[in-house]
Amino acid sequence: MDNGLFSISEMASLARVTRDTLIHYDKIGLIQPVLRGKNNYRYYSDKQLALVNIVRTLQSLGMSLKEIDKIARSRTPERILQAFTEQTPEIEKNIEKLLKSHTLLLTLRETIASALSTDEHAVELQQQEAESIFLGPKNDYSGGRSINDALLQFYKYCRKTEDTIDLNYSAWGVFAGARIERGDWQGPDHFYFNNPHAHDEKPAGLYVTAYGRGNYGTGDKIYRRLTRYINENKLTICGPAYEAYPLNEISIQDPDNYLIRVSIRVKQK
Amino acid sequence: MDNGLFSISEMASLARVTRDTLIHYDKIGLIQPVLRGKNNYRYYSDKQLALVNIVRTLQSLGMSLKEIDKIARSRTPERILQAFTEQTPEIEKNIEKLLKSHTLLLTLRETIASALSTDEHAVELQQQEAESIFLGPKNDYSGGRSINDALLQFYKYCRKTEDTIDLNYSAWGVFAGARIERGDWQGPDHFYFNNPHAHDEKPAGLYVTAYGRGNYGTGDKIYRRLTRYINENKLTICGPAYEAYPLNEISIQDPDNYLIRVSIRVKQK
DNA sequence: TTGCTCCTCACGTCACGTGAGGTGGC
DNA sequence: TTGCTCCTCACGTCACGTGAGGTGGC
Repeated sequence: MDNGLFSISEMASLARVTRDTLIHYDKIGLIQPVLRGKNNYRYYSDKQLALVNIVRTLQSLGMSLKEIDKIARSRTPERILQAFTEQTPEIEKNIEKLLKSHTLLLTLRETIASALSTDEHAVELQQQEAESIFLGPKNDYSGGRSINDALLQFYKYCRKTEDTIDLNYSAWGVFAGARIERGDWQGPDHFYFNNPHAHDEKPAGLYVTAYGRGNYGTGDKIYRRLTRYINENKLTICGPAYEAYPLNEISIQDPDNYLIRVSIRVKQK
Repeated sequence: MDNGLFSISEMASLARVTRDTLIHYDKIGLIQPVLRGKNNYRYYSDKQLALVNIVRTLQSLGMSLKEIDKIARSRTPERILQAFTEQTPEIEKNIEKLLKSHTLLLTLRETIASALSTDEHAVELQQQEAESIFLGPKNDYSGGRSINDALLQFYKYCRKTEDTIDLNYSAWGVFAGARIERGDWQGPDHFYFNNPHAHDEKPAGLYVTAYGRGNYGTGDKIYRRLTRYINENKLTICGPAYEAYPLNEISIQDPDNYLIRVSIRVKQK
């Protein structure tokens, strides 16, 4: 329009929102056109374009239209300054969360991709780099407590610290090396998750690794294969065993078909 | 429960969602409890805890429950890998957007805060640092085109490049210095926004600055004050005038009460 | 009995989206 | 008349949230 006003579609296009959105804002009284034409057309001013933009920004920070409306109605520089200041930690939290989801996604992609390209029947002896892991407390099996009990304790432990940690479910349990030598691989000493933001560590070193298929806690065959390999190759266990599930409930439907990977830290005799 | 299953409230607490959310997921068939007790209680497994977590992650990336359900139902490592790979640019775009909203908020806060602490009646002569601005094309007033027409052109120009630029509405127009000397300050030569991500520049240098109150384009008095100050202090205009509105429709309701700030680049004679 | 957790069912809500049917200026 | 943009109104949708009224084990 030549008086500097925009039709609803012009406005929608300039503000990059839909017509319906503008009609909705009009209905709830948040942003009403400065003018209604004699044919009842809505006409918006350039100022309202700026308003639509901050409304959208505040919405993307999680504010409801009702809250935004309240602020907009009584806006003074002081109040806007206060509102914006209050919103700042909010947006920073959101950014944090998204960044963590991002690394989670990348980590899961890597885990699955590398699982898909491994030979599940081989036993590998290789130098591995250190990995950040989130390590649970020492599991308590006293008084007849089951693995399930321990797992629940682990989850509760996670929940406490989870505000800073986004979990990755491919990892599972750690066993002390001495237990593997005894052939005792029921009930891990700790549960753990691998997570680039966590502060514990799976140390760098020489590891033997083998794979198998099955549900959680059914890695017996793999441990036997590994023990045989270790003996045949004159190796000594010199650290814990890490039992992980690179293909688990996240990517596989049949629980008896998860991919199990066990790595035991060793050295040459 | 001792069989390793969680009640709905345990599950909700561990997964940091509400009971209602889990009931909703059950109803739509997305995550149904592995077991219903004889009293019809819902019981969830540890695997479903991991599922709730990725569902939440994918939701936060903008996927609908229907899409997530589709993926979850037919999940194989290959498909999950593909889905995650497809979601990665999505989340990166979201992060970009949030980061821009963040700087927008901070910039607006700074603009308002410094506007609140200025003496509106003073004329200031000071060295200013360079600022990133988003500069519109040369305005076209030929053939009787109005300021409104030019403004609309500017908005359209913004929209074209806006996918990378989040606008900040405190800035407004630029006038060539020669026009100020002629007393011609109607209709800026360019419109502009200040924006830390933009690629144009308001150069560093010596500026005289004065303030006033009024709607867009009503800064006449300020220009007269500035011209008088420049003459009285033996200064020469040696660059453009920047007309900005640090307190505008975003923080002020009455359009005739916006805070206008005009800065003109000068040098000592 | 009290307190606690669980259930279903119907309805509400928030921010729009989707037609269906109609208007008004070139 | 055709095409275009605009309108209202009713209803739908998505992801839950909110009671209301009832169950079942310590």
